Amino acid sequence: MTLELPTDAPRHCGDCQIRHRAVCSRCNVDELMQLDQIKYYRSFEAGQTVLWSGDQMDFVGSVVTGIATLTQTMEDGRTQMVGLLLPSDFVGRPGRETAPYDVVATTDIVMCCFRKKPFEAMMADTPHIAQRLLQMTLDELDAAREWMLVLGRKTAREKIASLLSIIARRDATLRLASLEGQIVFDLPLTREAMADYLGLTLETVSRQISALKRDGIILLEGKRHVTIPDMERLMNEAGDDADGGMVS
Amino acid sequence: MTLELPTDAPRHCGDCQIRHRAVCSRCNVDELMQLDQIKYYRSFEAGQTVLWSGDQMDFVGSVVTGIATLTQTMEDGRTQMVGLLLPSDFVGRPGRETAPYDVVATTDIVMCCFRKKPFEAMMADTPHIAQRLLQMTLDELDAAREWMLVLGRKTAREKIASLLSIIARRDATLRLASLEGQIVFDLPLTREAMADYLGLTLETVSRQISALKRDGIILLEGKRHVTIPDMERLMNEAGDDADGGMVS
DNA sequence: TGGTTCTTTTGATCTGGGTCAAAGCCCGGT
DNA sequence: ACCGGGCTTTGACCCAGATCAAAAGAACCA
Repeated sequence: MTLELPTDAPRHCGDCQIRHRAVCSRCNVDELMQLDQIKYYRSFEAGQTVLWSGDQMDFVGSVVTGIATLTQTMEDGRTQMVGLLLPSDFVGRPGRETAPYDVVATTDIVMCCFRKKPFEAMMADTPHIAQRLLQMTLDELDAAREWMLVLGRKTAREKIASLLSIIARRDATLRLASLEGQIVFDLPLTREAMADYLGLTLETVSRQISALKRDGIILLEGKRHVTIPDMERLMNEAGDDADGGMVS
Repeated sequence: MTLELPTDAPRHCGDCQIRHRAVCSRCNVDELMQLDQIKYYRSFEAGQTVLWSGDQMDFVGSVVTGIATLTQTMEDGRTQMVGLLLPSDFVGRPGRETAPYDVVATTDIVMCCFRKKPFEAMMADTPHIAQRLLQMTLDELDAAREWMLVLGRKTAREKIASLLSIIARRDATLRLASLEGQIVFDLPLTREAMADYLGLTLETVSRQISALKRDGIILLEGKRHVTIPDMERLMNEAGDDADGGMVS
């Protein structure tokens, strides 16, 4: 399961093609890599579980290619996705021994891992990396809180619209084109994964996507290929009218 | 609005009576306080808004006494609580200029604040504080993710039971007694606030509390004073059977 | 090329929780 | 003691989304 990255795989830093969202700006991960022999790559197939809830978590790492999800599951099988990992996103919980949720590969993925002990020690030595990690974690916390509003208060249609605009906005690596406001991308998730993300059933997801298509908010080719002709209109459907928020 | 803390108020650190959950173990906030004239206290009345979404956020701080909530609101008035701040919890978003949500005092509160700029600069100088802050943020992230499972997948009854056990478990400062497994506390939230927490309506909250009372899961005196005769049973109702999680 | 399995769509029906409405309850003020 | 305004409870009704069921695509393999 631990293996060397094929030489033609995208490099993580420096002259890499991967967008780095957080840890790796200009480029802290490079520093990590200089330090060590503690870095290694792991790859997983689509559907494979990287980490079970409760597992020993002896590494931290970031996603190089592909998409993974964090999910929590109840004994009766109800599951809720609690995080979505795109390339450059971070996995791991410094300061906790076991994983609090499952990490599952949604597509084939490659992760760049670091053994945990050295990582944490090093964090003390290199405060700017700790700061950057803090930054990233705060971003994730903000995202989680937005998500909570979606889960707690939005209708099914608004939830779908929210998810689509999140993917369209955030996931630049998946975006294929963006001509005169049109946004085109392939959905990285099955209907079931979308349902797990949004706290819905897959049937409801399917119905609402059909409805958005019928109403011309989105265009679909096949099941996954999405075109958004008018981002404004989609965001309207999502219920978050672009409103900076004034002091009243 | 900025004022000196009355001299008989609980001290923040050292010989203080306040439980410190994160930043302040042995006791980093003391170091902050040594540095400066940048510390000051603010107090707010119950119901008062500390910070509006979109406001300039020129300070960070922790709650000394009382309870505050973080809430997000949609234009049509739907609101979702996204965080609950108990004494020692942290407010503020290093690295972001404006607040992403409202901070509202639920009870009268006193906050210990630090002007933001010096705080951030100092964080670079004192990496162990940055680490601790990271720790705390990661804890909050975990809590947010648990909360997402509650919001997305639990029934109204399970949601209420979850909230009650969270309060019972987490909030030691509110706990009045814990005799032979019995837990007694006063609810720090109105029915409406509970509804905002759980993504329900206040009517449903009321109904479910009545139902739990009828079924003997909880005892109520007045509207706020709760006794939990059997914590096991409550956690059962919450749907999270204490299950460490084994590798399968 | 046909079978097998997984994903997605669509339909029919049911139900948990929302909505609307009306009382109680409690506390504080006069 | 009375009144007024927040909370809270309870009831009646309704609907968005869950559940159950079936069939249509798509992908994969033999």
